[in-house]
Amino acid sequence: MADQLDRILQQWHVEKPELDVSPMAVIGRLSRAAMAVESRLAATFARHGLDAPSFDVLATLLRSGAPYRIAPVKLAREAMISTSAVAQRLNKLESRGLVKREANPGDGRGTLVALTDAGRELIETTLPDHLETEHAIIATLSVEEQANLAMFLQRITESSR
Amino acid sequence: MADQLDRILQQWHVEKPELDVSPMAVIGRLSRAAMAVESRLAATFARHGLDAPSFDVLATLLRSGAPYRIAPVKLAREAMISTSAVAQRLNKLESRGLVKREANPGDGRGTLVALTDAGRELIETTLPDHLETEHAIIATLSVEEQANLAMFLQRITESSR
DNA sequence: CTATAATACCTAAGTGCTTAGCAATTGCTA
DNA sequence: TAGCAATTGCTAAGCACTTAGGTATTATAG
Repeated sequence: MADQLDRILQQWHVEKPELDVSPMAVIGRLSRAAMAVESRLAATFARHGLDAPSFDVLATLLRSGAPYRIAPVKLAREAMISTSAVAQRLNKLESRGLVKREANPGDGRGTLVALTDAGRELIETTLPDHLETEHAIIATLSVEEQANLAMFLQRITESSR
Repeated sequence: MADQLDRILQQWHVEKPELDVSPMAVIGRLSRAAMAVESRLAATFARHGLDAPSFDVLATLLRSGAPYRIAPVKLAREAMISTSAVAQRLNKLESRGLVKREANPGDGRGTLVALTDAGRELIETTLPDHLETEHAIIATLSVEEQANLAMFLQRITESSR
């Protein structure tokens, strides 16, 4: 089952036989797998009128539990993006009425992002569909293989720092 | 070794105990691993005055072998991006003198992208450094684990279509 | 207590991607 | 062979991210 990566490795072998390009077999496939999964997930989000960044914010608020309020800076750390990117995500969500910015009683600098009823409803209905999509993607692996994959990815992440 | 994903899964378990969120353990870590690797690779590219998109084009030209000429539409298919994105990558590279656009003698519509001497030199010196970085990232896994990881990722990619 | 440093949040500008749409050429078909 | 469809490659506009930089508030050091 030769895939595109196999052909690329073969090309390198011909052109640069003295180089060890074996790391590309792993890292190239990592990048392609992430892209493929991302685009598959995007289709599910789109069916519910969402995109990945918006889903991410709403899901983070939901899993934080009642009263469904989080400081923007914490959203940035959770999503590993800049606080500026969070502000722009919130502008979009707030204009749709899915979240609301409130003053943070405990810190005059900050605000609290609150999930509105509409936002709560949307994420509650989107989430099961999203999980079904994710399940369909990884069902190609046994539970044990999934556990191994998760562990390998965790170690790769660690060693990339 | 609890990581961020473990904490996220725990939150879901508390807030939505009826949902099976186990797919997130794999797909969440896939996304994070790809991000971590990408940013590590970017540092190497930056040391050579490149970024990932530019490196990608130059490396594709190099591994295609002499005479180092490829049609833009083929670059798009290799990189899995739009032909529009290719045109923009080429604008940037051509303005730096790293590639050159030539008429395609076999097809009046198209052009051929040619690696210049400067482009050839730059990619030849960057590539070994890049491979060293990739090697350092995956050295945390045994050769057998790397093979398993690559296979798992290939299957995930397949089942995401 | 006051001055300075750190933090929180935002907008502005720049980057690279996407889709839409255009012009030119090539391929197919009736 | 004439005409329509597909292909190639480009720019324009929109999107989400980044860094830079500004303002306001809180924390800390002397």
